[in-house]
Amino acid sequence: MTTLSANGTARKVRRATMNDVARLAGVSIKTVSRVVNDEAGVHPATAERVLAAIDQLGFRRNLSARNLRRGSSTGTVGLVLEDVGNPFYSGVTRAVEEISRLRGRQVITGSSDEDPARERELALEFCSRRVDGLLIVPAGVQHGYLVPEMRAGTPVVFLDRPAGDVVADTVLVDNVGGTAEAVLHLASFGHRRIAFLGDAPDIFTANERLRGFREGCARAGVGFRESLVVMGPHDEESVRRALHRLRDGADPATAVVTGNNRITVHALRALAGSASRPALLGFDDFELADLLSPPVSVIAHDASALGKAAADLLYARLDGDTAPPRRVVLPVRLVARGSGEVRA
Amino acid sequence: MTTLSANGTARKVRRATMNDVARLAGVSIKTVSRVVNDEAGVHPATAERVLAAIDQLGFRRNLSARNLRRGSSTGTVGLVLEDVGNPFYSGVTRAVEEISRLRGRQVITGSSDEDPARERELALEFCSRRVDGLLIVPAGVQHGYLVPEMRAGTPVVFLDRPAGDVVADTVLVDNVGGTAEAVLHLASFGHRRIAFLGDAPDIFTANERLRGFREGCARAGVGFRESLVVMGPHDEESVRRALHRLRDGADPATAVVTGNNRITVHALRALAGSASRPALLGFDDFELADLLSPPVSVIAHDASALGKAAADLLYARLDGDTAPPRRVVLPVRLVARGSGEVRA
DNA sequence: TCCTCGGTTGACAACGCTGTCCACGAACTC
DNA sequence: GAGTTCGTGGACAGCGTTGTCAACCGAGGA
Repeated sequence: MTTLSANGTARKVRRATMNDVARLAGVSIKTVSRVVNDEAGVHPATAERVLAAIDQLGFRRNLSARNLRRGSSTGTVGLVLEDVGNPFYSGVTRAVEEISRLRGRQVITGSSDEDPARERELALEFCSRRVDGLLIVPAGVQHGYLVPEMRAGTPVVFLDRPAGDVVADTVLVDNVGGTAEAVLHLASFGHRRIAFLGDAPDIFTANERLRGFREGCARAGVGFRESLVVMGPHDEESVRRALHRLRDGADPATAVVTGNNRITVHALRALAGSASRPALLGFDDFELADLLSPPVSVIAHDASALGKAAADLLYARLDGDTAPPRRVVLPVRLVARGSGEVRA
Repeated sequence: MTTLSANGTARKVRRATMNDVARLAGVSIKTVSRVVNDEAGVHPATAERVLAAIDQLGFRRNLSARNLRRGSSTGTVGLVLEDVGNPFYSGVTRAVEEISRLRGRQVITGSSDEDPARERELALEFCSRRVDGLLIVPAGVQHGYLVPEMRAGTPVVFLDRPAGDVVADTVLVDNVGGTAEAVLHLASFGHRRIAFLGDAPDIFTANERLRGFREGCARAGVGFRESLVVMGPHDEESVRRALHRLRDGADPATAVVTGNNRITVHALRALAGSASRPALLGFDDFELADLLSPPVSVIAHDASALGKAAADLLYARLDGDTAPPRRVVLPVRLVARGSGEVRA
């Protein structure tokens, strides 16, 4: 195996174009195009010469130019999410990538970090790149900026949260039903003072889950207590304080529903080593939940199912589906592992 | 807040071009270009008219055409990794995205799934898109296919594993040193029969870690026993079988080093509930390792540090750095949490 | 009055590629 | 032998944008 050096001599060389190849092979540029695109009607000997020239020059066709000329698909889709680094979203990304691969498309991703301005910036940047479609986990609630793009034929699918003010395909999970089920489950073990620890209420999912929590309390005949709801904490310290407050209040909670995987994990850290732990049931599943002690019960939903459903919707649009916008709600399931099955 | 409909009436409309804007605003196309690019020397009143037209038509400039014409950067970098869905790589992705954002570039990702052909396909596809640079977690060991690209001026940085047969910037973690340290650590607690459970040996990191394991055994004065090394298992069942074999053999291991986070997790599942657990020390940190019982000791290294280092190298090249290729080895650190600090 | 000059604007070519259309020679048919 | 077809190859335009260069206008100076 010989070691090839390339970087060492890497003064910037102009890339070979079809023209260069044509000149070297002694044919016209159109013939090169024919060879590169496997078009019929090129004499084998000619094709051979062209291929040799391509190889010698290290030619690789410029897809931008090709797509510009053909006015066709750029073969890319844009994915705007909250944070690629979050395991949940990286699962979504993987699923989108998977489906896109089957459709011969590349995925461009960007993280909005819950910043509506950043979301907009990313989405519009992707549009400037003429992505074939856009998958967005909304950070904001105003999406009017997408209307021109949608009108121009770029399909948009919203994931995990709905758009604020445009009608478009949307894939959600059953936030309300899942949280209500969590409450009913806890109540069935005798809990009457159940707390909810959720994300900031301006985040759609947080709000929906709160709604589900209320609904669950009502259906279980458990009084809904404002004092047992804390919305907003999202770092370890604030979660810890919230839990202390819930435990030490006049009306201490015997069970807690945590509103997403991050909060659940923070809560677990805060409770680690503590003697009297409340029953715990978290929204979102996470790796190793089954190996903790006690194993953590959760409302599980599938990141890759979410990504797949959204990508399927998008590609249906790209295939010409012109039905009215759909709203898909994916089911969740309660996974009882132990932490939520403690008697009050 | 009015609800805007867009999808419903989404028959495919041609996108507005600068020409359309120019016609509507009653100026030449070049003037539109000036406005769009914030060039000086346009009368405010004219600019106003142009902006109005842009707004009315929902015009957004076509970056492909722009880049083609300017022959400049496409504002993208390609990232080929093993699996975006793996939390480790999604951490890398996030870091790359972060740095790229500061440099005004978008990241295109693709998962190779350890398949060299797929890696090559992705990398070359990215080159056809004329990415400004390429970050690759190699799946294979042959990278000659990249030589023409590198010669054409596309910088390439390899992450996590080195390239097979080209000389290029590379960022690695200290696999050998870390694993050796793990062995020394276990030996310091009296262990003499230490096992190694690693990935398939044709994977660079697996092989390096095995090398570190040998080295650690030598330095600790612990005999290296072929029978205590198992390479290759990577699903839960095969890890379980390997552990059983190590425990029930003639020469049962009292301590195990696991070669990566997936294997560690499989091992934890396999050992869960088992009465006599060997001391365990895993390569790669993972979330919640501290909350398990016992908390899992690991050789930790930082996904985002890896991504950042690689991106920094890449952008240095894009800034014109022509120094000989560098090889950066990132340090690892042993995080003692309990599972590795059990006496033999 | 003529000329120059700065501020604005536009005509045109070209980036790398592909679709359209036409030319040319060889091998047919009648 | 003239006309026709087929196989092969090339000339040219144009995708949407920007760089170059020149034209135009009114103001100010000689």
